[in-house]
Amino acid sequence: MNIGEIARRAGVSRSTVSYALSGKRPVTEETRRRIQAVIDELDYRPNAAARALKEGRTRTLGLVIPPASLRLTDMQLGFVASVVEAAAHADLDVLLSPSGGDHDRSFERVVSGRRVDGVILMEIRLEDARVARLQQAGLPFVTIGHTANPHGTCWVDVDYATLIARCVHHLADLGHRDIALINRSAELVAAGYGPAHRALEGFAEAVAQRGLTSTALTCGDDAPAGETCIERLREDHPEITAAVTVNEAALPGIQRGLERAGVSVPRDFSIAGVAARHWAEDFRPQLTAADVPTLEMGTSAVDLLLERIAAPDAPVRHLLLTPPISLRASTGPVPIR
Amino acid sequence: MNIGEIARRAGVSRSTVSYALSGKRPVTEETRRRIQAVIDELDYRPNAAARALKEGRTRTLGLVIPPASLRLTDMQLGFVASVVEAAAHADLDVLLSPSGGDHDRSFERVVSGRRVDGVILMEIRLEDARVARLQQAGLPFVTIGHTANPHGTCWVDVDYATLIARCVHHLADLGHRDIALINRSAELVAAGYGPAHRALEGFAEAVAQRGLTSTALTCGDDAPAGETCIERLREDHPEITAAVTVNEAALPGIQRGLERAGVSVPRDFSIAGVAARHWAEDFRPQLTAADVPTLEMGTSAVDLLLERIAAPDAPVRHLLLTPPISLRASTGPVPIR
DNA sequence: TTGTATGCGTTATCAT
DNA sequence: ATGATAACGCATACAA
Repeated sequence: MNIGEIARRAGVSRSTVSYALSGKRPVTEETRRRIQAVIDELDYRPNAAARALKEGRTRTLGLVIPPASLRLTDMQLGFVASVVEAAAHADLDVLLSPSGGDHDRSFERVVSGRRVDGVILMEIRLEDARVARLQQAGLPFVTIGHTANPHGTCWVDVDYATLIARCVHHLADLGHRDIALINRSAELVAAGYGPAHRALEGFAEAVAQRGLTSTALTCGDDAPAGETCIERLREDHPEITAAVTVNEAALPGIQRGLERAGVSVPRDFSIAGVAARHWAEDFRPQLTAADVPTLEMGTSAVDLLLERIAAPDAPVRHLLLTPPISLRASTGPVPIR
Repeated sequence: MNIGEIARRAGVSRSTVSYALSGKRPVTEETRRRIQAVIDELDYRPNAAARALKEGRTRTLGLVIPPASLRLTDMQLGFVASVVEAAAHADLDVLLSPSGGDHDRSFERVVSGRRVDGVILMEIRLEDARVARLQQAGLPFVTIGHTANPHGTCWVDVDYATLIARCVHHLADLGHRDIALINRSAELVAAGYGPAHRALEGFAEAVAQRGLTSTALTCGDDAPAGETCIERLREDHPEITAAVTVNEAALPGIQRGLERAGVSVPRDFSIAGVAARHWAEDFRPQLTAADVPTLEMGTSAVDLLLERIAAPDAPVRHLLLTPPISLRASTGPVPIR
């Protein structure tokens, strides 16, 4: 079914049908109704490809996700969900591109086939080839997370450094003097994954400020790794009385490891961190943590992207969020020796 | 950048460029190289919209997911990941459509705007308006899960009835005579969600066959609901010594509830079910369960869909998977009273 | 082996 | 207020 057929049946020209639909020029109520009747009857919808070709825009956003074979974390999933939601709200569709390596077919299709009006990139590395590629292609984009040199790009991120620092200060205030950081996986750190590096920065700075002794560990992004990590921590650093973490996926394992070691939280050991609310609330006892506002971040990313598409030459904007730390039940005064 | 510009710079006609790219007719090696040089230099890629308009296909698949605001379950996420992966492997892009209600804008855009060559539908209800809509629109589609009347549609599903029945038989073999089913949420049951209904069927049939006494409970799809459910179960039915479940998201809560009640698994209580491997292995002790093969299902769904797109009039095909039950550590002989 | 011409379905410009 | 027509970028039937 195409617009010509509608026009024929309604006894008008194609342009009249087009204008009746868009309202961009006045159409007699009478003919408008006749056209609408035909459209309803035949269930006509403009062909998206033809419209995209003519208008030069696709009404579609690209969302670049980590390679699908890797299990997405809850946080990543939260971004996907909120981006899709926000896009749907603006009557935009979302094209998914699983892209990991630097020269990815799907990514290239999206970028250079002009299949989308703009792109949202997540899981940004400090040095990220995809960012460079998008800049070169001149395609509007917004990143969730930011690169080492963030001034030229449009992004939204959580201030991991500040949040982890706040957690450290909170624990120091409670009297803890020996604190561990349970970071993301060694692979992510090696790959220059921003949140892992910034968490470490914030940790180091706060620890130095307060004159604490500390140790920083990497930990795989899953429950078994969390359990192992706690075992190692208890063994190698028995003096440690508190930990901060940005590794939400390890939390169930951390909990299990502490339970198995007979460590009571927060009586014997305190823990705080940054995690999606879901993970924090499922922790036992519930985790004192800054809740990553995935919904707000995804929504903001779409908003920023739409602005950028509308005005590609406007100065870039950033959004660095510092959500409050929700005081729950996993932190308490340092145990008396 | 368009094909005409490439042709101009290479000193050939547009069709020659097109044929050089598609290989659908011979092109002298010399001119082919000259064209390729220009293409490489300008980083040209055919415009997807123009190609879609001309060819009548978009090289894009639609994936209809539950409304993004609801948190996707691990299993749903597994489907999304494997579908995206399989599609990427076939050089196809995936357009996401979050669709819950019956008249959804995003869904309608995808279906009637011809934005995709075919659709994969998940979270199927026994009666599903979206299935009817797709049939009416004549758009090829495959469902993950199947409706009450599955003969006219192409689908891939797990045989929940058989799997749950097998779990019941396994427990009966171990001497259990009083068994509970922990089903999905009451809302899903009320909405006619297939897996919930088929689990109940299989449960009822096996229980009847073995002459067991039983009770069937619904339980919200999250940890707290699982905990509550176990409390209720222990209180109302203290005689129950085993449970089967299809509610993976409730597993952490079920585990916590059993621990809090001082119930040792499998010494005092056995539990088995159907769950993504991840959930089964994170359960303590590890859960005896049929592992839902999300990867295989997503891949198969894409395969079926591609077949269907290639031959829309071929007879429909189904895939009803019955993965083996992995014997882990959560089931044991009935406790002696 | 290569070039020319046409049409895919829309929207926008120009003319009426 | 409406109609005719061009143009978007590509693929292909047809011509040379």
